[in-house]
Amino acid sequence: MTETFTENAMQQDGADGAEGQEQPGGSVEAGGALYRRVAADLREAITTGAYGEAGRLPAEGALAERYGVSRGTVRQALAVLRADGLVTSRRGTRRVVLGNARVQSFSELLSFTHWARSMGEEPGGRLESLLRRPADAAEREQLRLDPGAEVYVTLRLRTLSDTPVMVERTIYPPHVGVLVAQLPADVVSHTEHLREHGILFTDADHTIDVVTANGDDARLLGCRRGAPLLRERRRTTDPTGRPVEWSQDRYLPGMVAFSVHNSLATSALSRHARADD
Amino acid sequence: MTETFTENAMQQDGADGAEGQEQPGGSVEAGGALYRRVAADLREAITTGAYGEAGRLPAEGALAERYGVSRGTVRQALAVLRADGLVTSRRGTRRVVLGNARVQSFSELLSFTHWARSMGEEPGGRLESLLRRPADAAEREQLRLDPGAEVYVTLRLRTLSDTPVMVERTIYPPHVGVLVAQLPADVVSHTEHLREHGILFTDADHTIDVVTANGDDARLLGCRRGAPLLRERRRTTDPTGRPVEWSQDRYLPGMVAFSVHNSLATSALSRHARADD
DNA sequence: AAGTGGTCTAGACCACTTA
DNA sequence: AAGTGGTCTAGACCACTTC
Repeated sequence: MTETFTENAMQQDGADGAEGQEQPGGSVEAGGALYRRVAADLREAITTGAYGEAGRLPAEGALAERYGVSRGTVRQALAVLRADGLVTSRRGTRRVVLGNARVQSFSELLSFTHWARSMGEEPGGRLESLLRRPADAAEREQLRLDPGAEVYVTLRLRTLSDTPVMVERTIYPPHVGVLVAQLPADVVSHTEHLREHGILFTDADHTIDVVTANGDDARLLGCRRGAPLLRERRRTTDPTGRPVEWSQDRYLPGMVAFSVHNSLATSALSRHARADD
Repeated sequence: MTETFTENAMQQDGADGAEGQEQPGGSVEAGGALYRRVAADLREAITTGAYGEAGRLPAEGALAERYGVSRGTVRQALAVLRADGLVTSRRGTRRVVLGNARVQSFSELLSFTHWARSMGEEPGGRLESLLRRPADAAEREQLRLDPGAEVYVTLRLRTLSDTPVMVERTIYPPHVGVLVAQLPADVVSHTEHLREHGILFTDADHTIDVVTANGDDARLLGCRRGAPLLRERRRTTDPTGRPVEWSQDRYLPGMVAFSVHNSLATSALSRHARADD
């Protein structure tokens, strides 16, 4: 194994038709693109320890020959692994295995339900309130709405195996909100339901800090008012760049942690002063 | 402007010699590489609003012609901006401006001193303790040390304009620790000093969660014992993949927030259950 | 001196969006 | 049907690391 692809011929790739919608980068690791299949194969080899703890990868040229692809395609595959923090890359020497990546797809990150299930936990949720009201200035800016536009506001409690974990407040723009408002109250995953209705999530900006529980938080999570909570705020946009949600999740301490990989080449993380509210 | 480069001829790039060490991706945005200069120019144009709030960028081919480079180079430049969350990218339509990126270099993120100065604040620090002792199992694994190896442990208070902000506990492997131990106690930036001694930081894994202040934290930060703190743990490696520090920063609430951009194409962020200690 | 990754080019075809 | 970004190829030269 890892000498060639486990199940694919790779040379001929004409017949690619019967694949459903196949979100690129979605749940299935082995995307249709050649470089994604190479990346998936290399990831498998690395995480199973085929190159050792801090071992060196074969040269790009050698990998190109092994997989029967051009060097450019190999480099595209390796760029994926580098961004995930799996391997280093520097001029002059072969790539070195950095660590065993935390594989977590974009959709797992946005959907509490999807994330919970990927861990083998049973996700639950209860819609506490849903209302429609005029957007304030901050909401109009975040969701890029015109003055006078309305937003849909939801408050939901999220549980893992019936244990309260997080309170989620989400602001939806009208075109998304109307879909949310139609949902039965017992639908577990809003995100997945929206996707079925053509609302796609492709980009998100996250901000993480600490806040204290207000009355609602305390009541729902079963903590004291004023108790510390880990907060993740997130603005998500669709493929056209249009904002589709502005959400604020508040986790009980000790239930979750957020991880980021970062390098000279790719730095998506930043630290800000004075968390504005 | 933005039609061609502001100060560079771009076609001839033979003489590139008198540039110092020039860390790639370091403080200077316009790196020596062609695609970095294109990226810097496009970033400038986007953040100054040349393409509007949610405007569309020119086609890749048009940009290639404008800058006098190949389409591949333009795509390399655009990949940088996409990773920063500045623009979208989907097949079939032109790229769309997503937002005004939070530009923060890798070195600003790792160095409290560098970060503070980039905000115009006056960073301060006080070394509370420095000791050498045998590494425990967790430390050996994180820093990839052999059994019996020793580590250097520092405890430092960090201030902005003399206001306590953060307590930093760092574990250094021997080859870095000996350098830290030689430093005068009043050196402001360990990170910058280490860089001058040939210790380079190129990759980091960050984990963010909430903890409660212990006795030392409370005394140094002036908060109550048990008060919530925002914690960032970080393992940093050098270009060869060797760990150079394992650090744990604890911030007073409200002083900082961490931000990450994320997309279907590039996802460096993940959420974990049960923050292990 | 040899090997390796970083950068750049030129051209090709395809999948998708929009009109 | 036209335009656009996504993917892939083949080849070239360079900067850097290692021996």
